Amino acid sequence: METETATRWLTDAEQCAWRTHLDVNRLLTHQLERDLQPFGLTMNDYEILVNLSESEGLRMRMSDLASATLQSKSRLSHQITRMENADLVRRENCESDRRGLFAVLTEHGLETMQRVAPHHVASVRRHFIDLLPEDALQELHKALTPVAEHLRSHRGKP
Amino acid sequence: METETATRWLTDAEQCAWRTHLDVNRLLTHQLERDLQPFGLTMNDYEILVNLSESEGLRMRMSDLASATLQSKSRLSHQITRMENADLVRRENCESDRRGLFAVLTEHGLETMQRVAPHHVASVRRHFIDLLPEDALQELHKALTPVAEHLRSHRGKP
DNA sequence: CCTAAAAGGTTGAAAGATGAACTAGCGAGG
DNA sequence: CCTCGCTAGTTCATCTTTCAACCTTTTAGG
Repeated sequence: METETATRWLTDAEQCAWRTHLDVNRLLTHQLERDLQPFGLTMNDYEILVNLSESEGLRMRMSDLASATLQSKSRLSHQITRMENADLVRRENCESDRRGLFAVLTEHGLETMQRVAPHHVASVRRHFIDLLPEDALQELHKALTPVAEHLRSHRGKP
Repeated sequence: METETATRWLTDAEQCAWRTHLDVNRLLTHQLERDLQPFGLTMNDYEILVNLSESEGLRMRMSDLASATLQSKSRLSHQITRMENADLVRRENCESDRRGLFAVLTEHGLETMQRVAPHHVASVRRHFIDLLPEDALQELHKALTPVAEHLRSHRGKP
């Protein structure tokens, strides 16, 4: 009688795939960050701008924004404070729930977003999308969707 | 005559694939980090242990380790200092080049590595590998390899 | 109603990451 | 055999992330 089950190590193929996946992520993140730097934005900033710009009234509740961007409330709070200092965003009270706050895109935030977006998209294409054959992207998406769901359902707090 | 080329925005399909990819990465990283936490290790720690344990003499030059793990020299230096305090690793001088240092796996580092590895592998399987159909993983790998190469060649310092 | 628990956010301190400036050793050209 | 530039690594200051403690408002129960 065994007290522990034998470990199912990764096969060579699995190992390669896994490491490549990890590497692509790190490298890609770095690269996108670099490409955004001349505009004085980080990926975090950008992602928040995108989320707000796609929302009605260019505003979102802090909590919703936190879970949309998969960050902790604390982290988001600091993040928004920084962006507030950069005049990209402003906080506004919520009438219907006096605990709540909205993060609202400022004029300058919107302009920044619109100015930067084309460059960022180009960057995403250059370093990722356009490097994949049309169908590979579809496959990727199909394969990754269940993983995302699994992880989403499975997670405690970010 | 146009002064700027029209932006090639992402199609819906591209957008979905891209966002899923981003999400999987973030969620997956979080999850793996969480699963490693009970053992007092971070993914960074773990990755370094792996690299060292696979090297001859259980040692690597700082620079090589830095580029193997895609970190800056500065970051690695701090990282190794922390791991040194945790007695996972020790620094050792290089005879042939007196500027150089080796990071060397300690006894305790090796034990830790061996004890934790099965759990980490299980975690990677549970949250990623085993969620993908056999061939999807191959596809993923084939698709991502050129991306990794592109990014590697393309990059300045981490 | 009144109270207790939960939800929405913020804050502060400690840990980690980043980038530039710095030290020391190597090595190639004059 | 100098010296000037390069490589290896560390350090310091600054910014970001994390975690736990903390308010305040809302909601649910009795």
